[in-house]
Order: sequence, then C-alpha cells, then structure tokens
Amino acid sequence: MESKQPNIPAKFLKPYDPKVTEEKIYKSWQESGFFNPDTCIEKGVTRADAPVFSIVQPPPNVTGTLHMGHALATTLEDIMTRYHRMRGFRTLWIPGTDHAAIATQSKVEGIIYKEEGKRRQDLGREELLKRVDAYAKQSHDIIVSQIKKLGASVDWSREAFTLDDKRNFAVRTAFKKMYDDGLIYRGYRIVNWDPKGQTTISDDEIVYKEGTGTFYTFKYSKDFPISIATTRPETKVGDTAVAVHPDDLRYKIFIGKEYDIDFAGAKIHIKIVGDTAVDPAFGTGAVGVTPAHSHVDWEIAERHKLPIVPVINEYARMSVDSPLLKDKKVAEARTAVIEWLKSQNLLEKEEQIPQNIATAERTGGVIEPLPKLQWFINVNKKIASHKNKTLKDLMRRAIGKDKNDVTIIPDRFEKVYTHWIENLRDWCISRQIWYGHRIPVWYKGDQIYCDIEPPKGADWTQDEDTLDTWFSSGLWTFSTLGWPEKTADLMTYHPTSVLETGYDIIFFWVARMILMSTYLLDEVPFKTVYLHGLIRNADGSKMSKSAGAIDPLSMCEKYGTDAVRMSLIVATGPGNDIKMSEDKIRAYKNFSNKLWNITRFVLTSAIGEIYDEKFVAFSPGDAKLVVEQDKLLKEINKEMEEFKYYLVAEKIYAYVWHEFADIILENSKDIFKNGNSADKKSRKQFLLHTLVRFLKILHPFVPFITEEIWSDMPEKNIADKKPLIIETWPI
RNA sequence: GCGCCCUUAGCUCAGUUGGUAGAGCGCUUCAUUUACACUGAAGAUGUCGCAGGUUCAAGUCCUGCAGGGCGCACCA
Repeated sequence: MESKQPNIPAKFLKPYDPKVTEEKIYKSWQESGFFNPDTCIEKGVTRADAPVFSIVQPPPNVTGTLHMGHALATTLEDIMTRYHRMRGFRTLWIPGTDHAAIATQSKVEGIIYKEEGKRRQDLGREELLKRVDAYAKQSHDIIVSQIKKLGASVDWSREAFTLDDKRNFAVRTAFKKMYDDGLIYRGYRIVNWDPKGQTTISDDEIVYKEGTGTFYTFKYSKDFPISIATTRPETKVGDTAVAVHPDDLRYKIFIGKEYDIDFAGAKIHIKIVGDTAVDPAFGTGAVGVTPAHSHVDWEIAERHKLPIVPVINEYARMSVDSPLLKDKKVAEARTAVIEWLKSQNLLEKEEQIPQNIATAERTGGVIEPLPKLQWFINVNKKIASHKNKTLKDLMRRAIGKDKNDVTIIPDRFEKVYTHWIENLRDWCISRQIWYGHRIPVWYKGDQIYCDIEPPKGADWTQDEDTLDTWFSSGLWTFSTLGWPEKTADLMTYHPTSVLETGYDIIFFWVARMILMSTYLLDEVPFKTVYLHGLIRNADGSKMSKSAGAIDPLSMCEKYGTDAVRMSLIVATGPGNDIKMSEDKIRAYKNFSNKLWNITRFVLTSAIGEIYDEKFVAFSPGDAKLVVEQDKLLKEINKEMEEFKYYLVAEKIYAYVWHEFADIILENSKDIFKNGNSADKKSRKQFLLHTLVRFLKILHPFVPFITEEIWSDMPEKNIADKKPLIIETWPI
C-alpha cells in the first residue's frame, strides 16, 4: 500500500516494535567498531589526546544466567559509558565473566550427583574439571548473548575471563610477589571448614542464620571447682583450659591450677587461666576453652600457650579417642555427652538461647571451625617496599577526600568499609576444590618452591589446593588491561574511572581490589565506586535468589530492552534497594511508543524543512521554550556528572511526555493551521531541534529506540549524520 | 553490643544548600479515530511514623521514641 506521507519512512506509521529492531541495531553497533576506543580514534570520532573514561564490568559468575541485578548493573554502566563516549572521552568498558570457583564447582557437582549419582572423587580431578569447563563455557555463551540483548556497549575485543591464561599469569605473578614479601604464608591455624563443600572458606563467605540453641551449664567432674556453660557440649572433650577474668573474685584463686579429668570417656587436661576476653557476667563467667574448634578460644590458647586438641574431623564427625563418642556425628555426640553428664549428675542447667548458626554461603553447610594447614594473606605485616605500611594501612588510606583517593557513592558506605577493615583478620586464600587457580607452590620432601613457573627437575609436586575466587577478582581492574605486562592499555586506562557494583560485595570484591591494586600497582583501582541497591520482589525478598523472580530477558522480549532499562533507572538512587514489578516496566514500554509517535508527528509536520543546527530566528514563543530547554539540559548535565541518573531519567521522561508531547505538540497544531509563515518555520525548526536534542540525551538510557529513530530520520533533515552512539552530547 | 538505612497518596517511590507536597501504577468522570488507545482532558486521595527542639519558616536540621530492614562483632 502506498504511504500517504511519502517523506516519512513507512515504519513510523506502525507502532514501535523492539523485537525487529534491537538485534539489528546491536549488530550495527558491533560492526561499526565504536565500542572499541581504538577504532573511535582511528575513525576520527575521538581525539587521541581526549580524556579517558574506563570501567570494568563486574564479571557475572558462570553459574547460570543473568538476573535483574545484572540488568540494573549493565544499564547503569552502559549509561555511564555511552554518556562519556558521546562527550568525546576515550571510553573503554571491558566485559568479562568470573569462574566463581566454589559456586560453579558445587553447582556442577550437584548436577552430576543428581543425574549420575557420582561424587567428585568418583570422577577424579581431570574429569571433574572437564565437566565444569564445559558447563562454564555454556553458561558463558548464554551470559554473553544476554549482555548483548541488554544493549551493553562493551568492547568485546578485550573480553576477559577470571580463569583464562592471561588472568592465570597475573594471578601467579601476584602470588609470587606477595609470597616473596612474606605477605602470603602457610600456617596451621583455625579456619572455617565447610563439611558439605569439603573446603575452607573465608570469613566473608559465612552467612549467619538465626536460630535457637540449648545452653548447657555443667561441671567437667564432681571435683572440678568451676561450672562452665556451652551450646556445644560435644566439643568439650577438646578443652584444654578454663578461662576466667583475671579480676573475677570468684575464680581468681584457681588461676594457674591444673586438673586431669575423665570426661565423657576421654581424658582431658584443664588449666585455669586468666584472660580479659572473658565476660564475667555471661554464663558462669568461666569459659571452657576449646582451641581447636573456636576462633576465640584459639586466640586465648595462643596467648597462654595452651595445647590444641582437635576432636572433630573434616566430615563433622568425632575424632576423639572415646568409646562413647568416636566417629559419631556432632549432633549425635552432643546428645551422648548430655546423657553422660546427666548420668554423672553434672548437668546443672539447660536453657534456650538465640543463636547464630554459621553456614557456608554457597553450599549451606554448617561451618565447623577446625585447625588446618592453609595459605593466608597477612594483613598486618609491615611491608618494606611500602614504607612499612600493612595491607590494612593501604586499604584504609585509599578511601577519602584526597584527589588520588577512592570516593564511594553513597558515601555512607565509606564508614562500612572502614569498619570492616578494623575487624579484618588474615585472609585464608586456599580452597580444597579443583576448579580455580592452582596455588603456584611445589613441594619435594621438606623443600618448598614458589614461582610463576614450575620448578625444573623431577619429583616436585604442586600444591593440591586452588585459590579463593576473590583472589583473581581482586586483580580484575588491571589483569584485564594486561598486567603484569606494562601494556598501553594499562598505562592509559588504569586507574579505572568508575567501579559500578552492588553494595553486597563491598567486602568480597571492592575491598580486595583496593588491597591488590594499592599493593601491586601502588595506585587505587578506581576513582569512584558507585554502589547500586539490590533488586527485591514486592515482599522485599531478594529477587536473585527466589523462585518468583522477574526474569530480565523475558521482560526484554515482552516490553523491549529500553523499557526494562528505564524501569530500572527511574527513581532508584544509589545504595537503595529496588522493588521491581512488571507494571513499572509496562509504563516505560508506553514511553517508547510515545517517543515513536512524537517522531512521526515531528517528521510529518516538518516535511520539506531542512534542519538547521544554527537556526536562531525563533518566534518569541519558541525562543522562550528554547531558554527553558537550555536550562533543563544544564540541570541534566550537572546531574549526569553527579551520577544522578535516576533524576535525569525522570526529568527527561516528564519533559518529553508532558511538556513536549502534551503541550508543545498540541499547541503546534494550532500554529501550523493558523500561524504566519515565520512562526511556522520557527516551530518546525524548534520541533526538529527538540527531537534531535532529546534523542541524544535519551540515548544512554534507551539506546535502541533512539538509534532506530535516528537511523531513519530523513537525511536532508540532519546535517553531518553519524550513528547516534558517537553523536555529540548537546550543550 | 557497635554502626547504618527506611518510615511521604491504595501500591512502588522522588523530593539536591529549610520556603506550607510530587511522579508512575491504580481509581473516578469525560473525550472516540486523534502523531499516539501502548491516547488525551479533568479529578479524588496525604495532620510527610510519633513526641519534643532550633527557626520568621521543618518532609527537609537537632534530640528522643516506635515499627521495619541491613551490616559488623559477639554467640564460652
């Protein structure tokens, strides 16, 4: 059928259809090469000496698919990236994925067990790794396609993976340097053991679950002078001391005395010690010290040189030499000890108290503190090459008001970060899993060898363990830029401009990146940290983990990516959680359609009018509108610089719909009908000016529809036509 | 125990140096082929958690309290 308006591309006569548009547009961006700053310089889009804007994508875990949180992060990062690219910066956004060691391995182990009934030991290291790699590859491919679907203008030519060869080299290099500086050490210390995952985990990987426990008060024996209280009677066969406050008048006279006791079928030796860590008001004011199975008790034991007696093994079963308890699971052993106490008339009191259960973040297993030989990063050692500062010092100093410091948005998280550093203990980095960066240490008899490459000669055996996944994530801002090579990328793009991520990984990741970068490169990894909130369901539960989660990709299919992006950005300030609903997404689908129809109206009205960028002969009424618009754009620019995208998106939305469409366009109908020719010309130019301007400033937020409209604006109406992605930001 | 955040229209949330309240969704009435029904016009709904204080003026600043949520530590 013939179009009634021959100068208007026919597509504007039908409603906007994101489905036929988005894939095509993304492909055209990719083929243009403008995601890559080098190409932008080569093609004269960006000046070679332009200021730099760089950002690394927080690498999604290759454990599955993207959720709404990823969609929010991707949108925010893409807004920053597109804005700076249009501003003329040398703009680089590096994509990548995270191998996520424990998370991925336990996921694949779960699948294998479910489908084949086999455990990791049944398959062996080689075979399991093959399976995990295959799964990771598949997951990676899905994630990449999803990131594209979301419109991310990332430079795919620089894509990285936390476990690829280059990143592995960076990891080995970092390990070696820290080892040589004495910051990485191997030690027999109490660690958080996850019996379910059969590995250690760091303090930050513990999730505390609220519950109630029974608090038992008892004596070890009839002759023992002091009662103690515990929620874990089964560990008491590992006690080597009773600690009391040194000033506690009730117990002072017993300090220094030692007792041999038969307890629940085991022989224990108890020394009474005085220690200020004991709270005289809690329980009986006396602590049964179990150095092998409690972090606090381990520290007491260190202070008093107490022996360490492990009584629980890696399978959470009793390893103590007592016929009553040996090989029992801890829960069974607890019952057995209570029975025994009752039979001996030693149990004095039972009461229910609230108790936090420590569980492993990834497997849900109940953590069993155990002493083990593991690798640690010493956060309190003075580093000669850093003016005798410790890693804690370096991390603390990186945040602040100084020009070279890291700024966190919102700033309240600076306090959270600082507080975390105060409580930080040595970081246990070795994991007893197979998927990950293998520790670059080799053993031969009692010799130890640590280097980037394996030792020459026979009979060296590499350490079986792998590294905490956050070790490699910590290097991410510079391992992606080629470190340890002194590459042009590293020189140009580091420190990165912004790190955009969720506030829930400020310790896991943000702090570890600051640690690694300040230590290895002597500079901060990024200048600004923008922390977004967590996406929640209507009831406030975490969307990423619940069954009824809204899937971002199916929302993109249904309403268009631009609608999903707008719904995530509007009215969601940094650090605040976001309750997501499908209604909100639908509202912004309507906005896309509005924009589409505005375009139709403007192009129809301005047929034959050539867009003149420098046009100034506006009618008094239009001149006033231009002034108002300039004022709005200046506000918007300020807010873009301040990362207030939620305000900008709302303002543009309100102006485009309720000012431009509802008032200006309506009012134009009258002008085109009754106005004189100068007024008509003025209004045509004003409409074109406004459309051009708002397509540009909307582009970072809704890149697909704006680029699509732009690509089919009649050529004669737009001077110097370039793709919108590299157009110049107005004002 | 230390610290943080939230509490504004039925729902989800804005409200940037203090100047007697806004958006989206929903609701009511009207318009019926209009650039757009993925629409337009008009409208209703709020002692801005509670109690004090500072100020000419407080949703906004200060103090206390209550409810909800979160982080860290403790959890013998």
